[in-house]
Amino acid sequence: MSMSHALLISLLEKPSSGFELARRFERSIGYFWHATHQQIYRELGRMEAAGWIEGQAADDAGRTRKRVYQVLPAGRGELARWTAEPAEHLLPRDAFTLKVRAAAVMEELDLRPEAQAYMALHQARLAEYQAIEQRDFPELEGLSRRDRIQRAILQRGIRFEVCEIEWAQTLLQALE
Amino acid sequence: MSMSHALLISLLEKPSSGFELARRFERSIGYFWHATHQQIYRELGRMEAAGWIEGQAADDAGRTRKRVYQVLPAGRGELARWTAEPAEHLLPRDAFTLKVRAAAVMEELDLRPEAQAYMALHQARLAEYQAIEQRDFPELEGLSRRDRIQRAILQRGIRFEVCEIEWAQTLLQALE
DNA sequence: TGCTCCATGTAACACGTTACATGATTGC
DNA sequence: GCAATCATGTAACGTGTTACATGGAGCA
Repeated sequence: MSMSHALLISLLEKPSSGFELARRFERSIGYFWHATHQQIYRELGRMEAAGWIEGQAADDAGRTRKRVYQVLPAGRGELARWTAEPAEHLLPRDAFTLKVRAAAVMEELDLRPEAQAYMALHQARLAEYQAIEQRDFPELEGLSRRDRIQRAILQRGIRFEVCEIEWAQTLLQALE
Repeated sequence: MSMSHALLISLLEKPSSGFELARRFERSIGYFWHATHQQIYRELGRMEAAGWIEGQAADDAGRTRKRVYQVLPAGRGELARWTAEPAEHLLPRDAFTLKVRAAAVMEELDLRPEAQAYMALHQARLAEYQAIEQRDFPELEGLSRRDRIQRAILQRGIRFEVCEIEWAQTLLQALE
């Protein structure tokens, strides 16, 4: 599983506490990997036991239990190993397409309201991604390698939302 | 969970045994919902207990344990209920984008071989989908509602593979 | 004082994966 | 007779989800 690797990447970007990671998994990294705080704490415990990360009481901990984790060389090595490993590329499960297939086999179902909502959702996401692009990459020239890659990730989101919106229109026609 | 609904749809398309379902989940319906035979048998058992489906010894069972399941009215009702229910639309987890993000934060990683393989994979899938389209929908006129919807599902796959291929090219440029 | 947010955890359960077991049928 | 395939299942384990518990900090 890649939960641990998602956490290693987040911690390389910025050493953090479990709670801070949980918040980031609802935002940036959450765009392609989601996690609940329970999964995060469980995995942080395992990774610390494995020597991949190290946690220390945070500077601003006061009397709280707040601990900040950072990646150790073994964790960096594990991330490099995993990245080079050939992947499986299973198709993700998609409940909406399943519903469309249900509508194909059950004539009495009218999926048009759902399809409309689906299109609206992806239009909203597209707008969100485009706003991030404008904010983070106003200039296209002179980006560092890191920024070029970050921007490519964002472009993937944008491209896919456009696909979804166009497809939703095709679908709505088929549902008439 | 939608595992049970995926099975109901498959059984509406064609009453089947668990083994036949397992095979179909490696093909057609497997394009957007995968399952192992253990999940399938477990779920068939539950659905029969719930009165959604009914299993009977197959005509061609001989002395084997082969049982063919069909959907009961309660199962049809459940499928209709689920289809109309508002969905969550969580973003799917995507290990490859995670690897790209790892490459952004670890300069020493060269992800170009992986990115090349990724592009090749999606080119192969695109070819596969296009072959199915040619085979199943040679004529665009006069399709039934059911066929129009089936074709729309296929178009989604095609559209997405094109997206992936184009994106992989963007990514390869960013990785230079 | 009470409310909200920060921060970490336990417990129980559902879901998913892998390995293994069993036995009938089909074709060589 | 043997191997491959059809067909169904158990067991063990790991992952993911939900509910609940605990306590500090900041603020009105």
